[in-house]
Amino acid sequence: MTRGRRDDRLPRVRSGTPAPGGAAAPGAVGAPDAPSSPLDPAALRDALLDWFASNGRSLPGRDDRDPWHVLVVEVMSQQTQIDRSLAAAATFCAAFPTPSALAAASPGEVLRAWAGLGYNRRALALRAAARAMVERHGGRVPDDLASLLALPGVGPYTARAVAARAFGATVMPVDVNVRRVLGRVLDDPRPARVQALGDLLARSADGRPGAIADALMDLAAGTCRAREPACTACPLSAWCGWRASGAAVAGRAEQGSVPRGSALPGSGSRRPALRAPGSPVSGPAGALPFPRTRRWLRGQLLRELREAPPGAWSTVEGPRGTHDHAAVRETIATLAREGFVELDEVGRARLAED
DNA sequence: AATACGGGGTT
DNA sequence: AACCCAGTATT
Repeated sequence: MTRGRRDDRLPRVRSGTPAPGGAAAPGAVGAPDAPSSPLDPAALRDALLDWFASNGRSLPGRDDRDPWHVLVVEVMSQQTQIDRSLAAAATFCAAFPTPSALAAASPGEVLRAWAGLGYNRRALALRAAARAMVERHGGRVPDDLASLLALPGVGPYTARAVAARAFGATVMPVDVNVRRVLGRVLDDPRPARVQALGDLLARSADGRPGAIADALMDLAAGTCRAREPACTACPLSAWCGWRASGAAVAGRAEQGSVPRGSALPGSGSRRPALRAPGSPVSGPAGALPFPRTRRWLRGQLLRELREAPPGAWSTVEGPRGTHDHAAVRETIATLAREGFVELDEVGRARLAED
């Protein structure tokens, strides 16, 4: 791994944190450690939706509630910016308007439609999910969490996103944004806590849990940013335990109280690299330059095969960049094993046709 | 708990 | 050039 470094994990913080409902006494004037408002879900929801009405981003396609469209957007948006996902999903769904249409397509066709999005295994997983929906759900996107979770490529986030956005289920899709905002409100990033508050908000959402999710995500994108959050502009500041704790103002203060890698710290959370100044970027213990990684090679080979005429066999001979012939053949074999590629008798390759 | 998995956009 | 991104599956 050389590129995506530092997915911020959420190590346990301290053990004794207040429950959501009891975070603070109403109007706790003399308590600098407590939010100035108790954590009433309905009040928090109203603040969120009011803010969203005038400050939410306008993202074409976001309000589409069609289950298939929602599923495609959510799978694409895994580790991919939402505006790009929405645009790509529109094109993709024009080519594959239903789960059945995608289920009937070859891996190669799907991979070509996926071009530019990265994480290509998501494309194969989505196709596999489409096949499962044809097989088990009459060609429809299932509407319950358990069935959604059973689909390939659908995890805790995506399952809840589809359930909430397409079917109005009162569950919160917790992504990096929701985790940050609600983790700060609670001053506690533990996933179970964040999920519980999220679900509480979803249940108070009066049939539109997706709107709450959108509000939280837009808030995270522009105001409750990872670094230097604009707390003075935040509709939730009255409820925010993290801000009340002083961490937001103190910035890098209390480094010891904030877990390494936590998504919670705001300004001042940047840490200098451990690497000594002047030492090579890729020392013995350092990351490889990206073009030297297997990841890069996979991307190159997949791009070559995607750009070849559909159905045509390609002779794939090394080297590619710093990767020798053996590495190239090994990677092609891996891609074949994983279902991206098929090989003929003489070792030529093409994107899989079935 | 760690690691693999992409590619494009932003700063 | 580093950092970020509506995560998931596998080890």
